[in-house]
Formats: sequence, structure tokens, C-alpha cells
Amino acid sequence: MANPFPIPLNALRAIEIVARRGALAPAAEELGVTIGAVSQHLRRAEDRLGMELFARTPQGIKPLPALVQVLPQLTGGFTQLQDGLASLTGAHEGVLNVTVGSVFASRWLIWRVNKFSALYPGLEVRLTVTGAMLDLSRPDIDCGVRYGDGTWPGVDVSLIGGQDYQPVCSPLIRDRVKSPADLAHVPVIADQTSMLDWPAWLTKAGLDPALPLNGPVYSDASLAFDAAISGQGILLAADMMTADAVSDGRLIRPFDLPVRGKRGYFLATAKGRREPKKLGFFRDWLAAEVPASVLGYVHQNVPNTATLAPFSK
Amino acid sequence: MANPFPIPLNALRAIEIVARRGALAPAAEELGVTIGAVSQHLRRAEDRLGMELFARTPQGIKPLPALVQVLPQLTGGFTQLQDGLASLTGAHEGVLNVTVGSVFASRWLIWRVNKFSALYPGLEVRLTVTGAMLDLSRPDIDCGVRYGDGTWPGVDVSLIGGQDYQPVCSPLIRDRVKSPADLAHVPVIADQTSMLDWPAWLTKAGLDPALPLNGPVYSDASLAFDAAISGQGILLAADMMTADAVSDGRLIRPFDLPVRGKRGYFLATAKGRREPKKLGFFRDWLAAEVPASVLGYVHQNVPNTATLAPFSK
DNA sequence: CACACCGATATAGAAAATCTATATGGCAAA
DNA sequence: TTTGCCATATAGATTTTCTATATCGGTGTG
Repeated sequence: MANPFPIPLNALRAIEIVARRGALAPAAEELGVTIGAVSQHLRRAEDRLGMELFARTPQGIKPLPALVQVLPQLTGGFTQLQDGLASLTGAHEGVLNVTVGSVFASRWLIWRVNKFSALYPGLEVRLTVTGAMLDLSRPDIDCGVRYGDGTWPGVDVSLIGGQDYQPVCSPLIRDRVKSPADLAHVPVIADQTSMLDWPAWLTKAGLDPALPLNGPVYSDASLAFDAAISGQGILLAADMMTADAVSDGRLIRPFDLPVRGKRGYFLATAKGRREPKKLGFFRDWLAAEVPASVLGYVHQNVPNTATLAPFSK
Repeated sequence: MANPFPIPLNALRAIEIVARRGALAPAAEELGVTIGAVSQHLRRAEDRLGMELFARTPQGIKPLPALVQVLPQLTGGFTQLQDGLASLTGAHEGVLNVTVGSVFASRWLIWRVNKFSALYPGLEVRLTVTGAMLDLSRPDIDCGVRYGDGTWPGVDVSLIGGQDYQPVCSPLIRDRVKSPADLAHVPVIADQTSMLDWPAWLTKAGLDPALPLNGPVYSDASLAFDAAISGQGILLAADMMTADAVSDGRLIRPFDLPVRGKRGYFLATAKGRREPKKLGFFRDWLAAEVPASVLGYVHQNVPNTATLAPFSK
């Protein structure tokens, strides 16, 4: 089968633009090249086709009748390609689909994602809030932000923060928790979904890691959080997730004794996938926003000379 | 204004073909490049756009939904470009418009152009037969074959033949023209449109260049020719134009004494114009056919070991 | 379990295409 | 006659595209 394009597509585009615009200069501007480059495209195409496409007159270059006749087809063709490509890139660039846990969403992201949207208008973040991480290889999911040790199969991860954790409680029960030993006498809120390690913290605090801890039990992390804020007991929580409530006084860190765990919050993506630009924007934004939020939102808007925390992939 | 094509048109074409054909191998075949080249087009495009367009699966490469959605537009776009370009080149390549004189047409070209058409099926020769040469810069005229000294303004020429000329007449009056001096006693046919030079021939024949020549006068060259064939007198004509009639006996060259003039038949084209391929085919054909026709059509189909006459531009 | 095959990918370097910079030509207007 | 505009031609630099080749991952078969 003969080659349907005996001249380069770039040359055909130059021809279409010159024919439509009527001169080399506006065509060069539209193409983003010099007038000489456009002129060469035309000449090489004419030589390759073995025919002239334009008349060179004292008044300038004019498309010959045969070209005028097919110009609507050429213009239509390029317009369709342009529109198709715009639809393709627009549809994709417009929405970032993220799967997150409820705590990360309700205690951190929801309060900050407006800043991301302000930075990237036209890019909408859509959260899918689930207990377990969704299958990241789904084409309609771009990434996840999840808590764990980051060893999920088929997933690439980069740690964004949230490794430190410690007990928090409402100021209402401040007098009842003056020392770690008091944990034996006050309610300790249990979140069944939590992966945080009480024994590790107790060890760090110099207590028996098997110290019995009693209190209300919740199957939903957000409810456990609300219980702590309302004064129902002590909750072990990631510093990153409690920073906002601590900064505005809804919670206090009674012992001020954080422990660094092996787990943390990770930005997770499907292994082997190319990274869309919009995901890169989100990654970069997280890399800046997480360190900046360490002291909670009350302190976040003041000038901060601290360097960004190392952000590893 | 943003670049409407953030990826090369070649890459977009590769994407469209792969999405439509379903694999790299058939796409590479359609594009006339290697599988590696197609793969690179896809990858570079995805990186440039910041998004994936295809899913790589064990069953092979599959377009993602967003690409599937715009594929009709892309396919439509390339089809329009292809069809437009085919129309452009087809419309042009299909017809060769030539302006010629009536003698050249009726005594030479008409009898031979079938050979050209046989060589180039799909390429139709259209003759515009006029007394004077048409304006060759007209876009609907490709070239002319005209008799003259080749110094027309705004015209490029290449000599094709017809410089030699001499008297011819019907065999019916053979007995009346045994020597050049007999010209004073027989009718000499005058063609008012002719540029041939009786005085030059008479000088070559050893006669007074001012020898009075009398006979019927025609304003149309074809009629003058017919008068000669019907025995009405002697006609001075270009050998090239009489060769066929001489070869089949309708005419004789009573003195067999040709003279070489400054004029001849020229292939003429508008100065400064690029030469279409179809015109090049015609030029090449003339370069072979004119020398081959020197002895007239009766002798032309026998094997001829004569080398082609030099064909100058 | 090992091997062969298929389809795709990555890379280095060659080849081709495209571009810029510059000089030049032709024409019209001042 | 000079100047400005539009287009052209050319050399060489730059970028793009291609080929050749090695490799990878998955599947099917012996």
C-alpha cells in the first residue's frame, strides 16, 4: 500500500496554516518557528510531491486552486486531531483520584486540600475514603495515601510522614494524667483499626509493656478521635493526625513523649506505572505541606525557617 | 496561545494506529518503521503528556478508556488529512495541460500521444491548440510545445527538434519538379503562418534568394499541408512534421536537401516554476520519441540502433 | 521445572528531519 | 534611488526519529 503521507505531517501542517493565514509570517508565528523554516517546509513538500502548491506573486504567496479546494479537508483534519488531543489531555488532567483512610482524610487532608486546589485550579482532587487500600492498578485510581509499613505488593511507595505517635487527651482530664503510670487508672480509648503500638510506647515510658489498659472500644477511627476530644479518655495517635487539634487546644499531649514507629503515611502508586504530571504535582505539594503542618494549623501560617524534612521515595 | 500539539504529529499518528490495530507489530508495518520506533513514539508521547495512554497487559498493549473515547476523532482527523492530500496529488497528477500549434498537434502529437498514455495510465494529456502560445504562467497550463526561436519572454525552453526543413510535394507532381530551378514553374504553396525561410533554402540550393515563387496562399497551416498532399504544389515544411507523410508515400522530398534553421520546436514552461513530476514524464518521453520518429511512423516500429539525439535544455 | 516463543521495552548510536541565522532577491512605495 | 516587506536559499547546528540489539515478563509446551 502506498504511503498515505508522502510528505511529513509537519510539512502538511505548515501548508495548511500558510494557505489559511495567507502569508509565511503569521504561519511561522502559529507554528512557533522562523519564516525560513516554514518556507523550507513548503519547498521540500512541493519538490517531494512533484507539484506546486502555492503561487509566488509580488503580493505574496497564494495557494493554488487545487490546494484551495482541499483546504477545508486539511483544516478539518487538523482541527479534529487538535480537539481529540485536547479532550484526551483535558479529561485526564482535570481530576486526581486518591484513595485514603478516614483519619488522614478527616484529620488532615480535608482541611488542606483547598490549598492544593488554589495552586492548581482546574485540577480537582477526588477522595475515595476506604478502610482498606484499593487496587492501585485500576486505571481510575491515580494513587493512595495510606498508613502502614509500606510493603504492599505491587505498590511503589514514598514516606510522607506520620511515623511519630504518642498519647493525647482532652484538657478536661488533664489533672488525671500527670504521669504515664496514671494510664492504669484512666480510660484508654481503643481503636480497633489502629496499628499503633501501645507496648512500644509503654516501654519507652519505662512502664511494663503488658500494662492492662481499659476503656471504650471503637471500630471507627474517626469516632475514637472524637471520643478523645470530648474527654472520654486517652488515645494513642499519630502526631501528624493530632497536630491540628493540639494546636487549637482541643487536645493536649500530656506526657510529650513521642515514639517513632516503623509505620507511617505513604504516598502509594501502582508499581510499574508512569507517573502522570498531576500526580507529580500532588506529590510535590505533599512534600511541602506535610512538614509545614507539623505544628498544626494554628501555627502553620506564621513564617517558618525550618528546612523541609527529607522526603524519600 | 498554548501549542495545540504538545506531542509530535508522527507520535499522534503512531498512537492512533496502535490503538486502532491493537498491537505494535501491525502499527509498525502500517507506518513502515520498526516496532522499537513505534514503542518509543508511545513512550515519549506519554512522558510528554504526563499521562498513560495504553495499559501494558500480558495479552498485549491496550488503549486506556480516555484514548478509546477520543480515538474516533483522531482516526477521523488523519483520514481527512489523507483524503485531502490524495485529492490534491491525484487531481494534479491526473491531467497534463499542453498548449500546442495545430501542425504539431495534427501532424505529430495526435498520432503518438497514445504511446505516452500507455506508458503513464492515469495521466491524461489535454491539448489546447492555438495559433499563438498561451500564457504559460497560467496555473491551469503545464507547458507548451511551440515552434520558434525559443526566445519568448518569461519562458524556459528546451529544444526538442524540428530545426531542419525542406520542400515537399505530392508524388503526383514528381515529374514537374526534377530540380530546384523548377520552382519557378510550379505552384508554391504559401502558408501565411509559417516561419520557414524560403530565401535561406534557395541560397542553399544555389538559386537567387529573391526568386519569385507563386501559388495558392493559405491562412491555416493544416490546410496548406493538405493542399501539398493533394498535389496542389510545393510546400516548405519542417522535416519532423512531414516525416510520417513521407514514410507512407503521401509526400516526397523531391530535392532531398534539408536546411538547418535557427528555429525549432521547443518544450516551453513558465520561467521560475517548479517542474511537476508529470511534466518531467512528458519531457522524458518527448526526448525519446522525437528522435525515434525522424524516419516517420512507417519506419519507427522497426528496431533502431541509432543513439538518441542530444536533448538540450 | 526448564525451555522456547511472543510481545513489548530500553538503549546507544546512526541517520534524517528540522531549525536558526544570515545573506540575498524581487517588488512596491516613498 | 533608497527603504521596507515578503519570500527564498544555504550552511551548519540541533533535535527528532530510526535501526539494531539486548533484555524483560508472561505464557504455553514438553
